[in-house]
Amino acid sequence: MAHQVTIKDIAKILGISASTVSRALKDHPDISPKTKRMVQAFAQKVNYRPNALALNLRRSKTNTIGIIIPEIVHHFFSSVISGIEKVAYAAGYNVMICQSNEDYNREVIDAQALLDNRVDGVLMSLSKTTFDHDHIRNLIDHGIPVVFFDRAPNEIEADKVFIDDFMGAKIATHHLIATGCRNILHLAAPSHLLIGQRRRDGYIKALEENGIQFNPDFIIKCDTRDDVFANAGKILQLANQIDGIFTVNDSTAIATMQVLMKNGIRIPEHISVIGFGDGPNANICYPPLSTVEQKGTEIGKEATQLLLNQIENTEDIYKPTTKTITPVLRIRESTLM
Amino acid sequence: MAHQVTIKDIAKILGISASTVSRALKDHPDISPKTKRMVQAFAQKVNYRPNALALNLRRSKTNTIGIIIPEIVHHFFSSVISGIEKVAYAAGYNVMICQSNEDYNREVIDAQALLDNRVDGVLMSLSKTTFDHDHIRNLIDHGIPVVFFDRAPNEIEADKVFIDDFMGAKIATHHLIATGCRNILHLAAPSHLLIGQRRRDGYIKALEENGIQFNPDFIIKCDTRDDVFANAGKILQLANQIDGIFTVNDSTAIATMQVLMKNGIRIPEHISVIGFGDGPNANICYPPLSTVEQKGTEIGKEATQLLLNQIENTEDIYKPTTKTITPVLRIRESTLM
DNA sequence: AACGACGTCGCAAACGTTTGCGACGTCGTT
DNA sequence: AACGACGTCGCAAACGTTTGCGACGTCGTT
Repeated sequence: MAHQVTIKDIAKILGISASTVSRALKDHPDISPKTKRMVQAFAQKVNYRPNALALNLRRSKTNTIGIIIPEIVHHFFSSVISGIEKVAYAAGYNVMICQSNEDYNREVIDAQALLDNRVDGVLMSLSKTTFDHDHIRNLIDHGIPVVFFDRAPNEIEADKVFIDDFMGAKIATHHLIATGCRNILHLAAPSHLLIGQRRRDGYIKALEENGIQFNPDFIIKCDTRDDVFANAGKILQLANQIDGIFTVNDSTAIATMQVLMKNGIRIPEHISVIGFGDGPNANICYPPLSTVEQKGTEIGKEATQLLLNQIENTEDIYKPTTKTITPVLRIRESTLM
Repeated sequence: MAHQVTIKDIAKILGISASTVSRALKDHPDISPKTKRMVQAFAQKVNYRPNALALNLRRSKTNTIGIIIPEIVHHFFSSVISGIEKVAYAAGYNVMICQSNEDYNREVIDAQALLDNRVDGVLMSLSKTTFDHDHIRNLIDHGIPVVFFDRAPNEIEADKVFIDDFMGAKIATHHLIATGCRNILHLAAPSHLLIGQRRRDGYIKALEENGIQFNPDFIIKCDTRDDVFANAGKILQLANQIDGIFTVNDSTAIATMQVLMKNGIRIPEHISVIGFGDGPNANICYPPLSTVEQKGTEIGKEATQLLLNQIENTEDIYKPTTKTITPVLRIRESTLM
């Protein structure tokens, strides 16, 4: 119940003014060595700690960065957070995390909450249900830098960091083709998300480069475990026409393998499956999943670095950049040799 | 770049005092209906939002709760966060998350940061390397309520919420015995963690209740995937003496299964394996893992509810309670029928 | 006509800092 | 002896709110 000791308390006890205490604590040249020693010793003794609330108000800077993500319980996002946390912490920033639950309305409220709390910057990945971006413009208009990762809107000029989705999808598809697949199904994310669009484009590009005719029937919108079970009928119906599947993420791939295997289809002998993401599941599922590595932690670090640059570099007008992280193929046992 | 409009701004433009604006905005009876209408209409027009920083300082209340967890990239902890976030949000609180990375020193710094930022309360789960609790007492001494979940110190009086580790371990071990196992290895967490201790005790209790002699050689300290690989030799050496394994968590169980299977041991025919946790991995690994369900989200919700009670109930002295959530057996294919 | 009640507002202080500016004393120089 | 330079400190305002208290006007009552 001990109330935190303040500069005023110290001043009163020591019989000097608060300004002198404040200056003594930060080694200001105006203060005599004797006073400094006295103040610093006393402050240490009573374990003085500046009140961050007062500091925040005074400098209107909170040393806090806000994060808005679709959901925390998701390996990719939690590893992004981990990366963010690491570099933010090293730079003396705290993080405030909001979860949109893939809900646009919640995302709007979150953005407002972060603005109300005057975070110094925002790191975000769009929810699947947001098509309007006024809440983001609102942040930017109020001078709060925003950088996106993974899921970013086309229409907003801002720093963005992605894995190279196009390239990743391309090398995944290439790998399927190189191991003999010719009729490749793609389980895709909605195309209003850049990532859905780009991974689909990479898939198509790989087909083209190998002279394989693109078949529009071979793309199904299906990007969650539940989606797979909902679409199981459709997928099984295609099963005898295809020899490979490229999915937009790992959990879709794993659920697909489970559905196929339960119906007597052998992987990779009958159908090869490759995912995208490389979470820990890829090592744990059966068979171990070939996939594309999408380094969440690295993305988080890069995004935070970009944000800090913007926060600390207030002078000139900022020119948005897009960082792209090159993905790597992880070949395991769900594809042929 | 538009600076946020303040009460002072409104007062100046409308030609009235800031106090009147403040009161008009919160419908104070002292203010005339005409003035209220004018102020409220104007505030709405310019999208006035109170500055949370100033409010925080004024009431020395931040409507923020701090979280300290060992690591975010872990299904159990991220689902706890998800639960916390849910009830905190509903009650108008933000969350500030710190990751100790299982490092005591970092945990101390995190606690200090949360204190500096005057969070209204702290939810935490101890790192594996903390044996000293002064940083926690410091929080409590300064009037910040703390509630623990999952990993809590014995020596501190505070609200705590656990799954019933003892019971969970007991029913898991019972299940192994009921399906025919007699020589059961336990891969355990360090016993200075309550959870390690309790799960071990539950294991021993189950043996006792079934008249099975407890063999101290059948407990190995081994509670991560990496630990399993490090201890692979020791485990394989025991393999022909045992017919069941109960592990302190799922990832240990899964890694163990992989090590055993790679060495030609069949699961569950030769050795049954049961875990603790029931993350998504349990469904994804091969064979699907029998385990004990440890509802992270529910734990997070309960813990937050306890914390909010404490925060809002400042009147009388608080009597710490411990909530215990009953676990449920999830039988899948890594144990016999 | 005088007084009290009430409605409506503004002043000022406060939360805990920081910082520009001026005040005061001492000392050395001319 | 007088003046300037410099060292050392405190006052006051500011960040954006809230709130106790008092001020002022109007109206109704006796």
